[in-house]
Amino acid sequence: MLCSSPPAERADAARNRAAVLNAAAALFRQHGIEAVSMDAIAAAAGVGKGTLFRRFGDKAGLAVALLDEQERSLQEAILFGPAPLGPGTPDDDPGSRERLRAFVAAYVDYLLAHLPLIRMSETASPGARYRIGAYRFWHRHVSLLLQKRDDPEADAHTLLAALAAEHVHAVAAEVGATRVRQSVQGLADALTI
Amino acid sequence: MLCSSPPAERADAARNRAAVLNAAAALFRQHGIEAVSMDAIAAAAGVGKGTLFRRFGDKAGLAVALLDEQERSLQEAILFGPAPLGPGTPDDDPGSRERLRAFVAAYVDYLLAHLPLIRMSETASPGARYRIGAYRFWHRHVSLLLQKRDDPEADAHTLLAALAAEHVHAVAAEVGATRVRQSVQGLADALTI
DNA sequence: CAGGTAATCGGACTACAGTCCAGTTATGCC
DNA sequence: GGCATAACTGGACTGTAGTCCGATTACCTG
Repeated sequence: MLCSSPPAERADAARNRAAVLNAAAALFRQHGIEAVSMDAIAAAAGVGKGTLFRRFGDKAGLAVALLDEQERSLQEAILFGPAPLGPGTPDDDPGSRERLRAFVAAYVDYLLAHLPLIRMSETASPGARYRIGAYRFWHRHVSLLLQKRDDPEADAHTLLAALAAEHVHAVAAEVGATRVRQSVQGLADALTI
Repeated sequence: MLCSSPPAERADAARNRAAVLNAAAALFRQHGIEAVSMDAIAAAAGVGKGTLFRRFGDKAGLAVALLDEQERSLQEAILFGPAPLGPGTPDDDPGSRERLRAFVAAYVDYLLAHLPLIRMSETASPGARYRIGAYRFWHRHVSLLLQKRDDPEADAHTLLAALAAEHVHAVAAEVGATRVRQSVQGLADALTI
C-alpha cells in the first residue's frame, strides 16, 4: 500500500486554504486587522463565506492559522533550542529562574512583534485565549518552571495573565512596552525568589 | 433662586433609565447574560433601541450601570472604611502588605459575586476594561500600596492583570476559585516582600 | 476510464450590535 | 397659561459574524 496516508487534505481545499491565508495577510497589512471583515477576506480570496468559516471556525481561528509558523518556531526554541530558553544547564539554575526570565523575554518579543494578530486570536470570542492549544503549551512550560511553588499550575495561570495580549496592548499604550516588560520580569523574579 | 440646580435628568428619561435597568436585571437573572440581546432588553423595558444606546453607550455601559452600586460600596470601604481594607494602621504595616492582601481578598469576593456582569463590562468591546473609571480607581489604589517597588504604576497593572474577569472566569473553571484566590494572594505577597 | 461516495463549496439567510434622524415632549421663561 | 428651545424618543437602517444546505467536485475502486 503506497497510499496508506490518512485522508489528508483535498487538493482544492489546500488551494483555498492558501488563498485565504494570503488574502487575509495582505488585507491585514493594508488596512489593519480591525478594519477587515470576514466577507472582505472571502471575496479577496475568491471563496465563499461558508468555506472560510468551515476551515477556520471564526476570526480567532484565522488569526491562529496565520500565527502558526511564528508560534511553532518559539515553541521549538523552548523545547529543543539552546539554553537559557531551551533545556539544559539544570545545575546552575536550580530554581529555573534564568529559564523563566528567558521565556518571559522571548514571549514579550513575540507578543510585541505580532500584537494585533495575537490580540485578535485571544479576544475574537470570549474565552478564546484559554481554549487555543498555544495557551496550553505556555501554561505547561511555565508550570514546570514554577515547580518549587506551592501551586505551580495556578501560579502559571497568574503569571500568564500578565502576558495576555489585551493586557499588554492596553498597558503598553499607557506606560510603554519597556516598563511592561520590566514589570513582568520583576513578577517572574518574585515568583522564583 | 430655588431651582438653580444643573439641568439634571428629565423625568421621562429617569423613568426610562429605571425601566431599562430593571428589565435588564430581570432578563439577565432569567436567561443568563450572554443569551440576552439588546433588542430584548429594549422591548422588555418598553423603550426603543435608540434610547437604550443613547443612555448606556453599549452593552458594557449597561453592565457598568448595573454594577454601580456594588462597586461604589467596595470603593467607599477602601477609601473610608476600617483597616485593613480601609486606611489606618500605617505603623505596623509599613510595606502596605496587609492592606494589599485585604484588597485582593475583597476584590476577588466582589469579582466572584458578580462575575458574569463584570466580565461583560470588561469584554463587551476590546479594551473596555482599561477605559472604564473603575479600573482607574483600582489601579491608583494598588499603585499607592506598591510604592516601595521600582515602578508602582506598571506593577499595579501587572497585578490587576491577574484580577481580570476574563482571566478569573477561565482559570477558576479549570482549577477552582480557591486556588485562583490563593495564587493571586501569593503574587501580592511576592510583590510586597 | 466510469461510477459511487463523501467531503467540500458557496451564497442566501438569520440574528445581533450599533447608528441615525424626524417626530415628540418636557422644561424654563415670559 | 403659552411659547421657544433643547433634549429625548424609537423604529427603520446598516454592516458584520456566523449558520445552513443543495450543488459541486475531488478521490477511490474496479
